[in-house]
Amino acid sequence: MVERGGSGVPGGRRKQRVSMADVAKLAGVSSQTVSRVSNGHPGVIASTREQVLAAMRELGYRPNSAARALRYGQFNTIGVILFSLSSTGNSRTVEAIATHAAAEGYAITLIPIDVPTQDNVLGAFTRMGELAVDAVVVIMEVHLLDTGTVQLPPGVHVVVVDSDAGDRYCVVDTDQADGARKAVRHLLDLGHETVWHVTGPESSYAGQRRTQAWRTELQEAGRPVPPLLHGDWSAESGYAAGLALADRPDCTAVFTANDQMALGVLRAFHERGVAVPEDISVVGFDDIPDAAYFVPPLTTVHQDFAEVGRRCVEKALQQIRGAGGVPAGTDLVPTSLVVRGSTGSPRR
Amino acid sequence: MVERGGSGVPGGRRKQRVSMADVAKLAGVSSQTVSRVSNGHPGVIASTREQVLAAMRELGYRPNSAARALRYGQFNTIGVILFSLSSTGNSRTVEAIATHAAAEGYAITLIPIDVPTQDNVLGAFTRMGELAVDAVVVIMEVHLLDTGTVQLPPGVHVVVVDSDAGDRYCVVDTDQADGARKAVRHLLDLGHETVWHVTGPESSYAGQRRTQAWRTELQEAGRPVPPLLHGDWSAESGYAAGLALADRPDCTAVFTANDQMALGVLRAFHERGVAVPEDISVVGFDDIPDAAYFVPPLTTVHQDFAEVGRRCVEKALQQIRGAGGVPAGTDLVPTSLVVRGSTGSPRR
DNA sequence: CCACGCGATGTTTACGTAAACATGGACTGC
DNA sequence: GCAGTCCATGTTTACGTAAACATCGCGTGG
Repeated sequence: MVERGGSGVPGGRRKQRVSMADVAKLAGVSSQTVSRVSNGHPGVIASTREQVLAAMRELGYRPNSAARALRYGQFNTIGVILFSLSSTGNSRTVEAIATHAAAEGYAITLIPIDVPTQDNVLGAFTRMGELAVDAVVVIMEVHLLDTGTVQLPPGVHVVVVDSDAGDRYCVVDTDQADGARKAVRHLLDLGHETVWHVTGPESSYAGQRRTQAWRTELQEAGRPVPPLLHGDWSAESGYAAGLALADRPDCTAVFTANDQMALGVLRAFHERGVAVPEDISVVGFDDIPDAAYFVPPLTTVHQDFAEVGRRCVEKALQQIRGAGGVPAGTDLVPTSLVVRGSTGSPRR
Repeated sequence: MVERGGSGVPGGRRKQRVSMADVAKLAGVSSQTVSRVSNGHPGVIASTREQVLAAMRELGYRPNSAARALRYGQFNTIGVILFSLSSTGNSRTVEAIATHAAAEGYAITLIPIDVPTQDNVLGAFTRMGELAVDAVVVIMEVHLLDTGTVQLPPGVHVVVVDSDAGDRYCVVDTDQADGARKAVRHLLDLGHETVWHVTGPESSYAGQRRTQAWRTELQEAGRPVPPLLHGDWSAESGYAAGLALADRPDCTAVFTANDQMALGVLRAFHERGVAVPEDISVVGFDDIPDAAYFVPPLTTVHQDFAEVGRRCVEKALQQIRGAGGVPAGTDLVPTSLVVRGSTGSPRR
């Protein structure tokens, strides 16, 4: 008796997974019929279908996606390139991308770049080029990419987050400028003469835009523009900035470029005996879940990361499914200001 | 004249990507030679190699990974199934997995499950079964999986995080019990009579083990075991627990099952005028980056998520590369206690 | 009553790659 | 000087799937 799979040894190594041919043999039909059953195509009589399904069950058949991808010319997968999942924004955006992609039958492949050197980015893209991916979402400033000879793989569709490349790529992003303006306006409306600002790292385009909008809003209101305090998104950098600000009697309001830095600022103020919001008001950016439980609860600009992720998937699928026209342009997701306990009118 | 790929129109739609055959034709060699050059095999003379490389460059050739996967029978991809990326632990673990996988030439595919119903989990696994994946890392309690007829796809290697399934699967996890014991011991050593506890959600095995270790440690020390306060990882639930604890004069020390809930507790205490650590000491779990900037800085149990991720990849690759022996068992990553400002001796 | 049509199923082929085998020319050793 | 060898390269084939085309049998209308 010949044992299926050539496994003369019972329970021996079966390196090969079961294929349609195996199922077909067991069910006594052709592999094409198995294919039809597997894909739910019509034109298979009920009894035959049952037979095939039984054979599939018995053998534990699962379609080979590599063969499928080869046959169809696509992978049903979207790649995501990013620096870090550590930041709240990135991980929430990725999660939303994954969720919406899954709903459309797409999986997502993550390509992290630990150190943002040109080489690593290039490497990731080269690798990505060979990757089983129909489209790529890039969560980072693309000027890191196209300074030199680096080219996005020509055949792959691209959506970019956190970038000003709207002229060349399809960009989705939070409306950073609008959010920052709302923060500044809120503080000015409360009666503050001006607003100090703790920035994000210079490498972040999102950070740059928040800073720029902060400056513009102050200038348009005819207010003095205080010197920048440079941060790097971390609570630690916020803490350092907070210590510096606590010593300035002329500071009554601070806008930090994210919530974590706001946390550091709050702690510095607390240590120095600066009361928030009585002495100084603080506004953050992001609205991380914890922000409502800072001491005091943080007034901040809410970002809709889920919506950003959703639109990324939407654009990616448009490009994949659409004939080929690349809809470059920037799609901005609105923000909202969440007023909590860290802001108030200046004591004067 | 027959036009290849119908590319009679310059710049027209080229749905087909360039294949080895295209490169071969342009370079005037066979496709096998192109293959050899592409894979860096020896036995190709320099001049020929140059010619092929030039043709590749000209056509923008990139290997088709689907065909490769089909040929080789593997995908060089590891799947990751999880509920949520929102929790610090998960996203950091995933990041570590992605980084280490990348270093080994593997990409990772993310399968999120938005709502942890049996159906969704089953669906994810069914889908995963068809997915182009050589191994799967499951970041969740597996009892959600194998209660019913749900079976992990037999051909796919599995590593589980956050589970007690060490008898059946290959499990990697933080040594939760040890961490919790360290937290409790630290507080007892400071002179506290006993330690209260705010739990994680009951669905979390990690949470269960922390709670269990907390109870064991108290019992072994012959201390009374206070009633549990139930949380769900969120700062909000910690806040609620904190309000309850603030009213208990017999409470001098709290161990919260994560840092976010500790944040909520701290805020509740601050609101109620309870001084930390003078009136009540607080210890968290995770050591999120922000913990050092809480008010006061949080004493907490540090988890090495990066190491967890690294070991997941290691185990997965062992299974993929190893003949087939499945090394079931639990691999625990040690924790360390980080003492900051939120703990001190009881005032008495 | 036969041809035609249609529905169910089988057969061929192509997707892109790379191992295995084949070829053919140059060089070596005796 | 000729057989043996080895090296560079070409040819064949298989991986698993599914579209396109082929076949076969049965029912029906003219």
